[in-house]
Amino acid sequence: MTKKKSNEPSEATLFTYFNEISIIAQLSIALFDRNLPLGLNNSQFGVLNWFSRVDTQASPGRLATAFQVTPGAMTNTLKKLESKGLIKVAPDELSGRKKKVTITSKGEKARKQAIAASAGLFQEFAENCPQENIELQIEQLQKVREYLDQRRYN
Amino acid sequence: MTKKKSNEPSEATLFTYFNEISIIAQLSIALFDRNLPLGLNNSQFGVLNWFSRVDTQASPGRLATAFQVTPGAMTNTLKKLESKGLIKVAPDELSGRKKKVTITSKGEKARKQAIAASAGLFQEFAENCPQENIELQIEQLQKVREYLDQRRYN
DNA sequence: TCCAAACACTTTAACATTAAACTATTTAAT
DNA sequence: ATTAAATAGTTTAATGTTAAAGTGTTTGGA
Repeated sequence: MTKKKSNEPSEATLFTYFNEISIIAQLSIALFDRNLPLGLNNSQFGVLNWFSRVDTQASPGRLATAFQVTPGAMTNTLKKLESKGLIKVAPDELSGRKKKVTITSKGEKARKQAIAASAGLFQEFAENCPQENIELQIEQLQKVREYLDQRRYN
Repeated sequence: MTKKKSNEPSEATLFTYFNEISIIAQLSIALFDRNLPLGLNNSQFGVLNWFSRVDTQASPGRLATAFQVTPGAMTNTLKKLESKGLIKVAPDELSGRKKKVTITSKGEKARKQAIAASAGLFQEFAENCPQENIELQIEQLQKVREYLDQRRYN
């Protein structure tokens, strides 16, 4: 039995909360996307960056799950990256169903270039829109993200 | 001349910040979208809801600007809504270039139905992912959103 | 008054994404 | 050992989006 707490935020408040988040996401992704070099889009950069944040190799399915897109979407993204020579897609020697995706040195260079290209944006933001307690904000956002993420699998 | 403050958040911190926001946006929109009734999608609901938040009528261009989509995208969204009888699109009597979009009573009913359909989601969130200071969080997010929004026009 | 530019909207082509069908491989129950 | 079910990935059709071209209207300067 769940019991209603008296000071839970109202539906309207939560609607506003998620609405603000969605608009920020849309604007910031658009900005970031426009600054990406080498014809990369946000999805493609995301995959390249994943290899420096999480692991040195992955199956297409693992990446699709990580980015919460359909397997078909990941197939498409990986094809684009492969055709640019930024990743290598090889058969998985342990399973004929899987594939093994790795980043190439060209891909690593592209990733660094992309990050360098957006450095100015972040600096500009830091200077013009100073945030109090950004670390705390991140912690709060992480809780929300983790909740929504685990909720998908219930 | 802008002067670098010592405790500005690092590029990496800001990257994380916007990344968390983007993931939350993606997950929450997907959730909300799936719960919308009447074959409405998020864009279509957004337009219906706009009429209750902002004004009782609008031109397609005003809506496109409000939602930060291209005019072509808004043409498409409005067509869908009109074919469902949820909005009325009429010529603007003051200008032959413009059109006047209004919500119909059927559209108003659909809007309420959509909100009712997602009430459970927000309640569930409130119960299972309690947030400290959500009002403060919203204020902080609004500052970021407003900054990014005005930045587009510089 | 005329007409070039600006404006409001629509259309088109390209592309990213999804859901669902499909192919091929692996697992596991009998 | 067989084989049905599960799994991994790809393909296809439909949809929503963008950028850019196109249509028609209005504005404003010569």
